[in-house]
Amino acid sequence: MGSKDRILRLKEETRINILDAALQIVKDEGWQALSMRKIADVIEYTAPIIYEYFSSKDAILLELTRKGYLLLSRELQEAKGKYQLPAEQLEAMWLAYWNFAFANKELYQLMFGVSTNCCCQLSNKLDEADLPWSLFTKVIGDLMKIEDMKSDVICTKYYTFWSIVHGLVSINLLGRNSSEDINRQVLKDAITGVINSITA
Amino acid sequence: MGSKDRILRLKEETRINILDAALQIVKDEGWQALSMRKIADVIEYTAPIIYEYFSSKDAILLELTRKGYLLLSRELQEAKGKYQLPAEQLEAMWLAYWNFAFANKELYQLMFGVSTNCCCQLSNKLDEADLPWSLFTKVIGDLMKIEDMKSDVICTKYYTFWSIVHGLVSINLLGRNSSEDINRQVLKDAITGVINSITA
DNA sequence: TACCTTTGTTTAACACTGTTAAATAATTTA
DNA sequence: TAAATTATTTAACAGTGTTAAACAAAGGTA
Repeated sequence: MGSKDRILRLKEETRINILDAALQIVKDEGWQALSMRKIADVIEYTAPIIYEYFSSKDAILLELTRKGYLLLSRELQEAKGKYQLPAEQLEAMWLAYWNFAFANKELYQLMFGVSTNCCCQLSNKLDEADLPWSLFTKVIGDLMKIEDMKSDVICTKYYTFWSIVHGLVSINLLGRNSSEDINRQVLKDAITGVINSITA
Repeated sequence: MGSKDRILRLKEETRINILDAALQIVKDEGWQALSMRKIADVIEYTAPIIYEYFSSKDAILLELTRKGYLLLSRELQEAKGKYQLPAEQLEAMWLAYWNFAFANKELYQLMFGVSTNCCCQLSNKLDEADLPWSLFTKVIGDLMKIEDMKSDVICTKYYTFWSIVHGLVSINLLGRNSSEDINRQVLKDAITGVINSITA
């Protein structure tokens, strides 16, 4: 009875097709363009068929998230394998993490909730968005005793600060609750660390 | 002709009411629950009225974003005002930033694209999500010569790494393009910095 | 082959979304 | 009071995720 197997294989194939189609649509047109009917179009079925394979749209996204984590893990492992010393391994791994994020931008957004959701493009052109930036760079300039506010050095330091604080914030907002203590610790350590690296 | 003024004042008031209603709905039911008709319900009008005040839903979000930046800026300025030394000012400001994020979670999400959008709650319960974590903590444990993988020290270091890398990644994914050079610089600096702080 | 049952697939519908045009109600102006 | 202007709503469009019912195709059994 190989026919049963053949059918199972076909079913597995359209399951994969659904996931592939979803990701392709997102890559081509962005997250907000993803719809069940569009997926159905690509796999040349009608929308309700998808519910034979996934219980909801969220289930599809969850499966893509899972694939994302597996892919990331593979690349981390591979990066680690290239070195012997832990310090070197660690650096290579974070670089691999970095590269994964940009090579698989859509998956990364899904996994870690970085949304170009609503009006993030717009808010780039928002004058008010520059206010915090100018406040910070001014003080950093004071600290470094540099006049030129747009100096690359200030910019770099600012990004270092911002990255670590924003990273910590968003990790927490997304509900990956590490303990309150650890957060405070990380925050304080990081801030004083960067400040020291400036004044030293 | 004070009646014109009165009408203008009323119009300004419903404009504010719309923004308030939107934010309240989001605070109560989350971003995904926000709809024009729901806003209309709260301000006791029908949906099309809103388009007399805002050209689109995105325009409402943009206005909220603007308010968010202004509020954040105010608090940064206030924090700065409490100290004289730049180093102290800087620390106070980043702490204010941190506090703003959690006190105004919804606004922060809007401003910086931290979405609890799709399946971020779900992905917490995803086994695969622990894979990268265990890979990293293992190496950090090696580096620190600590056996106990769940040690708080390792956890702290891991969060420090993750925060800065994730922060830098998401800032870039959201299109706040700083130059490629600066990014690489920040990334390398930060990683080696934390590694040094471990081995030292 | 003929029938019945199971499986696969589609059509139609529901309740919702943002948004717009037309119709109606209220108010101001002449 | 009548006309004109403004305020507000109703109805509609095209889209969304999702479900139930209708239909088509295949398989098994007699």
